[in-house]
Amino acid sequence: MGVSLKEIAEKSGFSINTVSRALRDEDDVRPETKAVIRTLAKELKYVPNRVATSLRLGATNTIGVVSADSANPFFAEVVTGIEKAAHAKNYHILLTNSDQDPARELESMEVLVGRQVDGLLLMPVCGQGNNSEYLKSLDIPYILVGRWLPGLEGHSVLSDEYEKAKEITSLFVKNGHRDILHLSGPASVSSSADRERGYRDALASAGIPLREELIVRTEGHTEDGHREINALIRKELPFTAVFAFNDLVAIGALRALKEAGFRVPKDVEVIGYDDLDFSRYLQLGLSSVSIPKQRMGRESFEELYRHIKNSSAPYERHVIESRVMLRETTLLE
Amino acid sequence: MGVSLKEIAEKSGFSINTVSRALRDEDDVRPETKAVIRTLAKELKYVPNRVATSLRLGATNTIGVVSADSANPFFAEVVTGIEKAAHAKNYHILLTNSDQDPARELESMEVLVGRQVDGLLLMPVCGQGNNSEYLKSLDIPYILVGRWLPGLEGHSVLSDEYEKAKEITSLFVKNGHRDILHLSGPASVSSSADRERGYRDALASAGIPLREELIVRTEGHTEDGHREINALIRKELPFTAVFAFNDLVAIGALRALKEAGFRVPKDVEVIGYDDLDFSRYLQLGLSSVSIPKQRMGRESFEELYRHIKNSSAPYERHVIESRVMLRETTLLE
DNA sequence: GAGTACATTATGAACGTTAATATAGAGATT
DNA sequence: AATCTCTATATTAACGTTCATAATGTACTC
Repeated sequence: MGVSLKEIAEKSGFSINTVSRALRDEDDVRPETKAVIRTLAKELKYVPNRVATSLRLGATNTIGVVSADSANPFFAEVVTGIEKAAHAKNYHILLTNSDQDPARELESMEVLVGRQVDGLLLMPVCGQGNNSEYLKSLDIPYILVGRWLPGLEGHSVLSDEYEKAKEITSLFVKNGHRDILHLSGPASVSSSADRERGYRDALASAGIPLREELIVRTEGHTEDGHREINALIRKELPFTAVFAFNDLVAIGALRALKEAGFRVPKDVEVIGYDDLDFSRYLQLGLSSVSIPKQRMGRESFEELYRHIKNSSAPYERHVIESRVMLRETTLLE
Repeated sequence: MGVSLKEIAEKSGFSINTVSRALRDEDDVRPETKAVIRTLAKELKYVPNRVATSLRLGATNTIGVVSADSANPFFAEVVTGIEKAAHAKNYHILLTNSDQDPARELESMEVLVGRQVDGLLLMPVCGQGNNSEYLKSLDIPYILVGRWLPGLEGHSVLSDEYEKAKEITSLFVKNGHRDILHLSGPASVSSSADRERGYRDALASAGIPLREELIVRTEGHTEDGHREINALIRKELPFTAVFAFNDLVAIGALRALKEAGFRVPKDVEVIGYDDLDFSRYLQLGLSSVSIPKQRMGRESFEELYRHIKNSSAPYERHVIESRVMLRETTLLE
């Protein structure tokens, strides 16, 4: 191993304790002593062993992050926001991915707990096989980022997805659309459910009968949007508007529409969700719902931090407002 | 804290050591004893404290990752590849961001070293103020991912950027282009330098005089591409082809070209770099150079792992072959 | 029936840090 | 001169593991 307090103690003639206190700048060490010790520490290139500190203090200054898929630009932004906020408070993140698999999610959490993280930030899988029971059994704080789980509503930092999904669907309706396609997201993700619910309720309140064949499930990837639109066009299922689960799916959909000769937004209007950084720069600026992604990451960390510092702090649901961004893939106003 | 070996030892009547050995399934513990201890451990919901293990063993099974910017889809993919490979070997990653700032990069490395990571994976800033001296002083292994530093060439896992940059520039030349714009990347990144060098050398070998005003620096963001193309158009600087540092910049460039009424690829051809997942799905499929991003992350980890397990293993530069993907934003063949 | 081999378990120390407590010495107070 | 206070430093123990070594007991050998 490297240089330890012990070595500095031996070389300086002071005790380990004095060295420790000197380096941490505690005030009952003589300035002259501090100077000697610090100089020596620098000479020896001493680096405090934070593993030992963690063991001793029972706190690691580390949080565990269980991302659904950190390759997805949406989560990448959220995780970056988390990292920045954590950094500012001298915390660090252990990053894992669940790939939307509840078993991997559980495994991740168990490993992170074994590594004594001070708290957990996760984008959990919901639906059957969800890990809410395990979460409830934890004795470290945890926050669900951009998602929620039944029974743990207070633990979430969310955006107003249901409302915005309903709003954009209603906008389509108001503009005369009746055959509105919803390219829905993964089944086990609360965002999918919320966005889909917004879609359904918007149609219901407009008195438009819901057609299940106009709700098509995707995994949230670009290729899914492309494939599903192709399939629908082949089936000659008519639709005049598309509400995609996210921007990636929307991009795939736009591509398929173009390949099939549809003009956007004249023949078909398309709206995405998440508003990725580059979405506004696409050839047709993509209409979308803008979620402040880094902010969501930051606020999630800050909420977690609050609970780390005060374990009796009550949990309460946070909602971050998102914004509908209408651009060139829609004619809406 | 939670349940410890000590508690299981007291409750079972065996010594801490026997409990430890039983739970690690060492072979000199009687099967009956193991059964008793395991049952008890499960009942008490014992979770081994990996911080203590790390301290004792002098290995954390953790690697530090210093990403340039994990919000960038390119790095997000690379980091995801790293995480997957690490996971497979029971390693975990502490993720930090340098934002291309050498000071933050150094700070990150120092913190990670203090946290006793078993190795370091980083996308370092090069140029002046680079941290190669610090790296050389480390006594843990480290690999530079997708970038290189002078004097540490052997530590890199790279793609063949110079060659591909030269190749695509040459393709432009062969197709009759003379005014080829290069939207270069950040100054302190070796990829920028390599790609730019490829561009310069391609022109040189074609005997086309280099015009410095056709090399425009960007930070690698979409908005940079957009802004710089706008500026050039306003300056009425003519160009017929654009080689962008990456796909994000290319997307911004394409947008600006479209806004100014240029038709791509007829009036101006555009090629990006990195080949992001969705690039082929853009309205105009983006020509680009495809780097196997997750694979680069994986191979970087595996190379690091090799050095963790064998500290005397020699370092040798790895090059991953990339592929030129010609799509609809170019007329090249 | 003493000695040996072996299987099983226990003891003690160590990893590097920090906190609680103890000690030594100087100066002030009576 | 004895006591008290205060400052500066030292000692000890602890966090939870794992390893090296010691100890115990049983079975087998001659």
